[in-house]
Amino acid sequence: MPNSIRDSLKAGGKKLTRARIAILAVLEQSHFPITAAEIHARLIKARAGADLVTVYRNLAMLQGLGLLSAIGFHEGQMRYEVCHGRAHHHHIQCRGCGKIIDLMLCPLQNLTKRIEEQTQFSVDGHALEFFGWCPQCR
Amino acid sequence: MPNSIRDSLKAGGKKLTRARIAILAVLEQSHFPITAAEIHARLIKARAGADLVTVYRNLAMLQGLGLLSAIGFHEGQMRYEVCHGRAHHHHIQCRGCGKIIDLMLCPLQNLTKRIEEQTQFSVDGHALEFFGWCPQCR
DNA sequence: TGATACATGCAAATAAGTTGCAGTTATGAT
DNA sequence: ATCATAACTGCAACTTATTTGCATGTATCA
Repeated sequence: MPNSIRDSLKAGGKKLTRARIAILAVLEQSHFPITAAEIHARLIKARAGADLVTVYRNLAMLQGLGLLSAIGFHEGQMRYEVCHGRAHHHHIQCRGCGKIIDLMLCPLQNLTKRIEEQTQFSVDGHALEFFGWCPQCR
Repeated sequence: MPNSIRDSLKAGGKKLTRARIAILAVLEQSHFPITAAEIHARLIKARAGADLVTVYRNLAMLQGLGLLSAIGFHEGQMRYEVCHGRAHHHHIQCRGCGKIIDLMLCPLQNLTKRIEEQTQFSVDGHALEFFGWCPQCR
């Protein structure tokens, strides 16, 4: 686990527990955003079994610290990804097989001011996902 | 109900039932995307009560015909909006009070080709929502 | 007006995520 | 080292969103 994550946890008064370390390891090893149930399954497979409730509680806490981001692909469940230490980016998901890949781009950086003028909101975040068909499913 | 919606239903072999007409009326009258439960509540208030299951079934069907779009704001439930006959647009939601307003813009129109080259996917849709604080909650 | 494919309501099931509580553990101070 | 304590975990039960099965009802077209 990167020291910066360790530091964020400590700064938040959080402990480095066995379950938490294993959950973070699963998240860090995944190449795409994963669900709570998937994390739970990988923990069991890695003989680091933690309760699914513990997974949910850690996901909420890590989001609160800004280490994790939650992404919704309209699948009826959320997916989670480590955002700390990574460049801001988005994703595309295949409508056939569900495969998700990173898109290292964001076309929204210059838009905030325009939206703030237009709406009087202060804008502090956005969610952007693309959908389509991968080469195998097309 | 616009004739074009009537026509789409007919073309899909769907019937113009009392419940369906009432559900579509609620959707057309809403100024922002609403949830299944909200639709159900408004139906009851309008003395056009239809079962919540019927609401869900109609929402799924209308999405299938492309008349409705589903939007997720990470609230644990979906919201629905008539898209047929309206300009493509996005939304911003207040993190304080949950208020949603339309953003009549889309910064993504020229991006599809670039993503397709980059990923080999064929892109056929996207979801984009903004978050922030409205003037009252700021 | 009658056949029938499509729709509905009700009850029950499923699935994601949350909460309460009693027992466990990491951590920092002694 | 060990101790006190706040944080953490597991389990069971719960809540909430959404789906499914099935028997009955109804819009539509011939």
